[in-house]
Amino acid sequence: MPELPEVEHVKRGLEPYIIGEKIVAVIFSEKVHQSHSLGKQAILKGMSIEQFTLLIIDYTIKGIERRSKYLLFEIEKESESSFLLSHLGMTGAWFVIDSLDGITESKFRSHVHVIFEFESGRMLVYSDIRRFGELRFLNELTDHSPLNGIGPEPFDENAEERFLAGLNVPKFHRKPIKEVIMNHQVIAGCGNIYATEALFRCKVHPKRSVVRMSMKKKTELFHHIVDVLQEGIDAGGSSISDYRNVNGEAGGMQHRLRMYGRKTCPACGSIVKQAVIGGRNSHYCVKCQR
DNA sequence: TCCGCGCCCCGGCCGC
DNA sequence: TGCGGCCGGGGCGCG
Repeated sequence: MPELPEVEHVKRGLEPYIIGEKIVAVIFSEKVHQSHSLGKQAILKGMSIEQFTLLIIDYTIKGIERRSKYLLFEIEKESESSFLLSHLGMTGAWFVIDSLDGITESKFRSHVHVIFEFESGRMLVYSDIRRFGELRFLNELTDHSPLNGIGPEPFDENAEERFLAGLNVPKFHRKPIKEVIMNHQVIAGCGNIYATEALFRCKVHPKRSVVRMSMKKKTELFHHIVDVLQEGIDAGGSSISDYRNVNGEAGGMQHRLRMYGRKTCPACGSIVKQAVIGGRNSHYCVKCQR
């Protein structure tokens, strides 16, 4: 599942291959066409396939950024710049290849849904097994409200201060800490896996309410979140489920997770407890996390 | 107006 | 080996 480290890795992987490439055509899969003809919007959101297909031609990719779990392709045509927003959902993956045979794993090759053809002959390909991902053309980033409320990026200079201020918002006071740190308004990009790990490392029970945490503990937690996200980036992301980088490779972080998906606690050997917190399946050790 | 809940989108994969 | 049911990020509708 792509969270911040995985999306950051995709961004870094794509960057050297796509900057300066000009889009000459785009092709959507039969499944995307079917979905749109039924009045749904699988993958391509906010406009029709026909509209997008005409609009995107002749745009040149100028850059790529990550914001929380969103990828933002900066594109330009006739000195007018726009954006292509991508969210990987649970199983989205981008590839830059010369032919579809370049996608070596059949489960990704058989779920290719968008192909951008470049003037150079290369292709930028989006594959998404479960089609939970999102692709959206934006004239301005402010046009898309989910982007506007995103909290601090964990590696921003003022992130700690803003994170602590976020926890201080009254509506969060009585909520379980896990639910709050997974809220992108409080901190960007921390999903179920990394929230679980940060709380385990910080020895904090995921159901602990925010008001029952000391300032010291909140600060400590912030640093654990940053550290575990950084470790995820360094390890190339975690390939729980279907994450793959631009070269089709799995990451290594799944082997470094100490609590997510575990049956026993690596610190004390207790049986790991599972519970739904804020609507998400959660793992924790009742002995180590208080 | 805000909140919480259930539902929906999907296909891989688990367990019977 | 076959098949029904579960899982999950995030948006949406409803009460």
